[in-house]
Amino acid sequence: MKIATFNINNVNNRLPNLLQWLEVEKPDIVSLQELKTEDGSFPVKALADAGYGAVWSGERSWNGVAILARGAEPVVTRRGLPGDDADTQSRYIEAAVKGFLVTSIYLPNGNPQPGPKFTYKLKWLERLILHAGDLLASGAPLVLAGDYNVVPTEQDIYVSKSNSYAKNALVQPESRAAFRKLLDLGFTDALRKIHPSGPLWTFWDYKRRLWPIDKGLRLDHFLLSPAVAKTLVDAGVDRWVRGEESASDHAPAWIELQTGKSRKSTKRRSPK
DNA sequence: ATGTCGGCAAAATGCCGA
Repeated sequence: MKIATFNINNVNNRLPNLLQWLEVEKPDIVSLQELKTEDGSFPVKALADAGYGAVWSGERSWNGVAILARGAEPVVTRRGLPGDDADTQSRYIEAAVKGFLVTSIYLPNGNPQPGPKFTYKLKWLERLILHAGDLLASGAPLVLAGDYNVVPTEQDIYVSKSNSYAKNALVQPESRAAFRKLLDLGFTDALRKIHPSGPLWTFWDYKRRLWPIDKGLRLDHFLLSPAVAKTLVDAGVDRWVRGEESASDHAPAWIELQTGKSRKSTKRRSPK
């Protein structure tokens, strides 16, 4: 069972990139962020033709989240993060799919920092901590996937002398503390579980032309509830996607979970 | 300090968000 999260940065402009990646990597479940399209313009037919059912929450021009499932239709369990009825931005969708409760999270960027956008980000993180706690208490098998817009630790950002990210909302101690608090509820950071140290970039800034020199950040994360974490067998980043023509500034991150089905296939190894 | 991109309103340029 391969589950991926991908900030597509405009699902219609980058539909060819998305379809090519789905065709090559064939993830079973996909969490998408930054659709940048209204509900009516979501490419539901193109995705169905590619073999994927979808649920989504769109928004004009900005934000927007979706969950895709290969050969299945996700069942929406929640749209929008609870805790603020005045928050109308499409940044959260949650669905039951293939035996998991999966999210697509597009956490607020929070820049410029300090300012109202950073305040909104921190409040959003607090709301997420509360809701994630409720989800854990429910006992559901959780895969909290998305673009968290948080660089969890210093090893999750490239080393630079100028330190041009010093004031950025993505690396602030408050952002990191909230992410830590989320993990401390009992979640496993899947990518770091598999790759405990070293670069694991999922984002390379257009601005500083950081892709060609491979200076990136780790912003896209999977938080797994304990029972799901026990089934984690592999994780990685589909870096090749970032090098394509008209690429998003993010690459897809993915996890592989051992299910009954895949256990059988791994047992079918040839003898030594 | 800047960079790149794209969307948007409202004019083909500048502002804003990431």
